[in-house]
Amino acid sequence: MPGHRSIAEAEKLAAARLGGIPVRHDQMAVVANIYRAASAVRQHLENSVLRGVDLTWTAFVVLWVIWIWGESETRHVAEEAGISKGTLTGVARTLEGRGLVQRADHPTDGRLVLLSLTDEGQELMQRLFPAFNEEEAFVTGQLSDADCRTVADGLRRVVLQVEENGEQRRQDLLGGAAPAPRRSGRRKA
Amino acid sequence: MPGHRSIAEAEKLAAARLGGIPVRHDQMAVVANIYRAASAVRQHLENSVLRGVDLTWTAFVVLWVIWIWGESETRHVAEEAGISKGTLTGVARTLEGRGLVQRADHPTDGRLVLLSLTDEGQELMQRLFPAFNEEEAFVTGQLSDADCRTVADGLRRVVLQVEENGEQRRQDLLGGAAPAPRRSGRRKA
DNA sequence: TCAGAATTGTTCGGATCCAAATCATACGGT
DNA sequence: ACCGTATGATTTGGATCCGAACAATTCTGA
Repeated sequence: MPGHRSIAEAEKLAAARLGGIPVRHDQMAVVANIYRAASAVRQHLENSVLRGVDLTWTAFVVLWVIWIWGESETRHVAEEAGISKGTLTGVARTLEGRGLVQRADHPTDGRLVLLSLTDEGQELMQRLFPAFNEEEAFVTGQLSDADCRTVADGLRRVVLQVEENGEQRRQDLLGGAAPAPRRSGRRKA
Repeated sequence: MPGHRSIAEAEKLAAARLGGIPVRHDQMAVVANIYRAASAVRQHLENSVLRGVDLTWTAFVVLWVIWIWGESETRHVAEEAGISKGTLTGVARTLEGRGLVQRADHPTDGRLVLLSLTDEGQELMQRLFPAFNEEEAFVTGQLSDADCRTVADGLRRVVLQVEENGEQRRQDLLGGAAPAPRRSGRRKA
């Protein structure tokens, strides 16, 4: 099982292949390992605690957000869960069909939809979260509490950087030009 | 765009909701931020350098792996790219159709398929990687080189923990019972 | 030698996922 | 009241994505 073992070598190969163009090695390693860790953690949790209750990672995250924050507008749930509004519509539909989530109209604003957990959803999360948190502790088992805080803080700064300066950065890169539309996706009727 | 701002609060809410059951806060924060950072980074890169050349994140990673390692067996590419074999088949088909990747039979083992970049694929990566690396530097812009090494090292330990002990851990959790099959997926004919 | 076990890539069912288009409602100014 | 704009959620097209089933090939041992 290669992968992580070969990052240093991969960087050298990349540098050689670029013929002397400088490479930001440390920054590249952060991005590579963020994604590698995210995949590993997600896979482990899906195949341990989530599989048994037939929940995908995304479905669990959505449940978790609603569980923690209580009845919420869908746009906030999508934001917190890190998925698009359109994706949330589908996931919420699935969860609603399984009796874990219910939707309700906003009392004053007819555009909004509120999501909340059903009793069954509440019970599921109460039972599931401790097991989930246990595995979070497992995957970080090689890190001390202080290490965890350091890593989490570093990651938080990455998230902040993208959220606060990403939009500006993208505009600068594209030079004001409209971003190329996705090749896939809906077309005008 | 809340999210990161509320993690501490979310943890308190979670603890309250669990009614005194201890929560591993630091570990929870690491997992939450790993995933948040992965989403943010992926989104930024897709919407900056990748969109213009009509590549998804996964397609780029696959190209990168083949570019760095040269002609490779598909199983190794899937492993390095962090996707399943089945997914790679589809992605490789897409990239082959766009003339960026070519496949070849293994000279001695008829089961294997080798993937390599076409000339066009080579040129694309040569042009694309510097821009990609530039954005890797941007998203980590709030971290010093030393910070980057620290964070990358911590993440590497998470990956290692899952890779080296994850399988055993899952078996222990399930108590030897066969893992529940996915609800979705192919059925016996 | 040759039948069963192992390994590899592909097919396939079902669910996600994004972003553009679209539909629906609320709000602004006149 | 009315109309244009802003802001919601949903629909839709295309591409992923996983993992089980499957087909093809190689390996193993008696």
